[in-house]
Amino acid sequence: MTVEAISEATIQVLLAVGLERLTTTRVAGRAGVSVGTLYQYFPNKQALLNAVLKVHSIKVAEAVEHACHANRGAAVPVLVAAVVEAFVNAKLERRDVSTALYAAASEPEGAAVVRRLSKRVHRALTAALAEAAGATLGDMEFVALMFYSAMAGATRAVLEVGAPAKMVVRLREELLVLCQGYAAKSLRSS
Amino acid sequence: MTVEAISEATIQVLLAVGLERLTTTRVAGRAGVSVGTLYQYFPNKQALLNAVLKVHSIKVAEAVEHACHANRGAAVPVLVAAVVEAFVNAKLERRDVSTALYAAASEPEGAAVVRRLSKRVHRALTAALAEAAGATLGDMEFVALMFYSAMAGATRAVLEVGAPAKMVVRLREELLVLCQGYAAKSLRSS
Amino acid sequence: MTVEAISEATIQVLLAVGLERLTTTRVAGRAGVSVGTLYQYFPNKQALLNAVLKVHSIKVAEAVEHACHANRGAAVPVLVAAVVEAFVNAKLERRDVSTALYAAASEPEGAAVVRRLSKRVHRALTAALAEAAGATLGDMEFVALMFYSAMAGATRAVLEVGAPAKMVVRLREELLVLCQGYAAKSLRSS
Amino acid sequence: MTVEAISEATIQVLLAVGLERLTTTRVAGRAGVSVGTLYQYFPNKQALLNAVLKVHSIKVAEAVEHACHANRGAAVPVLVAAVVEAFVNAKLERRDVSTALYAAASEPEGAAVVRRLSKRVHRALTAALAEAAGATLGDMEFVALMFYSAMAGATRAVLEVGAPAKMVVRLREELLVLCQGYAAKSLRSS
DNA sequence: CATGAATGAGGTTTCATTCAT
DNA sequence: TATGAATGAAACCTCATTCAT
Repeated sequence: MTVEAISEATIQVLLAVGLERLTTTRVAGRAGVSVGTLYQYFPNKQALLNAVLKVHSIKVAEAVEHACHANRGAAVPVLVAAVVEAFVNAKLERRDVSTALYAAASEPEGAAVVRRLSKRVHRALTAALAEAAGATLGDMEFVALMFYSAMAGATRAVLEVGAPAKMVVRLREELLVLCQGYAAKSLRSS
Repeated sequence: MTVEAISEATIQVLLAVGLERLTTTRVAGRAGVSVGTLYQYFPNKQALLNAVLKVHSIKVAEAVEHACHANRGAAVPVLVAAVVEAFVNAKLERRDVSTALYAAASEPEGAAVVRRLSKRVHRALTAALAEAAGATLGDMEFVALMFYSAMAGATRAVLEVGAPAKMVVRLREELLVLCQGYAAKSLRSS
Repeated sequence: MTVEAISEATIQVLLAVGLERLTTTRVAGRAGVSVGTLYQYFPNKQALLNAVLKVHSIKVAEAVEHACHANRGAAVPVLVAAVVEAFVNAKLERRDVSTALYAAASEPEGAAVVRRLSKRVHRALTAALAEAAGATLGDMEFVALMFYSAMAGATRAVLEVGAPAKMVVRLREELLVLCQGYAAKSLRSS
Repeated sequence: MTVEAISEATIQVLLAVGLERLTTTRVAGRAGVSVGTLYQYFPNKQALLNAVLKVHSIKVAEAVEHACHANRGAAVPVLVAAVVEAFVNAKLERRDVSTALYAAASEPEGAAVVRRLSKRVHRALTAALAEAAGATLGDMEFVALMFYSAMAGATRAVLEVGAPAKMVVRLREELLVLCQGYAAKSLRSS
């Protein structure tokens, strides 16, 4: 419960003042506890950021993994649609969190957390593409990387621009066009 | 000349120890000058980082702008190919610089610098797409954003993963597939 | 019983991590109780250390006092031998405790505890020397101080060096030579 | 020069408030500089204490070593007298420093510093005793240890008691009696 | 112009102690 | 009586920035 409050406060502070000016005192204050309490649950500042980032990353990773599992053997466009849908939903469910954490993910340790979770997504995606109906064999690994990073990159750009709700609707549509188009072309030609 | 040495040192330090542990003294040391000298050329640390980031971002922006200008009125796939080529070349010319600066770009001020330059690219891209042969009218702005951010996102993912040279060759090819496919579909259907 | 466990834990922690890193929580943990319980038996950390130190110092003081009393009127060499024997036995009975407490004795309050007990020893020793058979009168106080502190100093040096059992046997013998020699010479000449 | 001021301030603070309450800020303040300056010359608090302790210990060690060298081949009582004289002089030259540093020497790192220097003294003393005129062979190492630690222990006791000048005069005399007596007896009987 | 010692605000972290359960 | 989460003062240490030389 206290942990939850501190995690939430971390997001709030991240959004309010940015990573550079996030201090443990500030986070504790916003969470309504003392610094000491914060340190009873997180060994240090870095660990706090990593934990928050990890929770979020896991949610996204699991959403995508679930979409992959649920669409094993489906046609490529169906799979791609499901993944895009799952990814965008996971990212948008708490748009503030997603936006705030881009900063935390840019530091070495944070990047490592993201990398670890990305690997999971990557594996799931590679496997799913390989088993999809109508997919010729190819360098599935690289295709999956391109697919995922293009999707993530475009989403990030839209979120960071502070796009209005309307734009977010278009994001889904365009992401579908982008990813389905790529998957179709790439899996045919390799 | 001194400015150049300091800028270069900034990149080196960024790569060696990361943004969090980059200090003005360390940068000055690596550049072979004293801190005092650094402060004679840059008013503060932030300005130093911004300057370095700006120089790099301008190079990328100008490369893309130039590709747009040089292909005014060309067919969409031709334009897209030129832009992808220009972007990847600009990013890879100094791969270390590109990689190092992702961190600097994640702070508020750095993000602002990037945003400003991205706007330029965005405008050029939007205009070029609008004038391209065979392009139906549509929400060119959004298409340009998706196109650019997917391309940048995928490139970033490949660079940050520390990809081998071989992978980088594939990046170009796949980026072409990705972007041309998207442009074709998106501009037809809108 | 709980007090005993906590006292013992204090020694263990002192030996394991040193005074600087001894914390009440750690002591409580090692004792198998909670911090709260510790504070029910000792008003604060200082008091805990003082108490442990005091118990040990009293043991040593009483051993020496007892040797003095038991040898009232004996010849000086006999008295000295008894005191040395008593002192070394008391210190070695729990060598770990003796070693651990040197640190606690170096802080102001700990030093005061030791000083107080040393006074007792000092008084007993001075009196015993004055009443010993064959002792000319002299500055018994100072002689007692030299005697005791040389003995204690040498013992400390041997203990802190982590000496092997063999060395400890020699300690007794040499201490006897040292102290008897000093007493003989000093009490004759003064 | 600044280093000197900081070292001196360390002694002062040690004497004024004790090791436990010695803080880097307090030391810097007393030295008339800012904390930052202190940290420009000493990497951390521990290093500061170690450095001060080391300087003092080296002085004492060198004094004793010098006495040993200057009396190679002399008779045992002469050697012993020279060593006692040198040791007491070195310790008393700055009585405040000697007294203050007992605390610093009780922490693990400080103890290590002292141990290292004590080894030097110990070696010099062992060698000198072995070469002294009229010394039968024996366990010189252990004799040297007893000699040195009894001398150091008694001196410490006198200093810590805050003895008046008069007492200090007696210290020299009694130390001579103590050490010469021990050396004579011990080297004859082994 | 260059230097680098000095500054000191401010951040991270620890830990003795309390008190509601 | 026992517990242990919460507290927050205070310690250590860093580093952007200045300025006398």
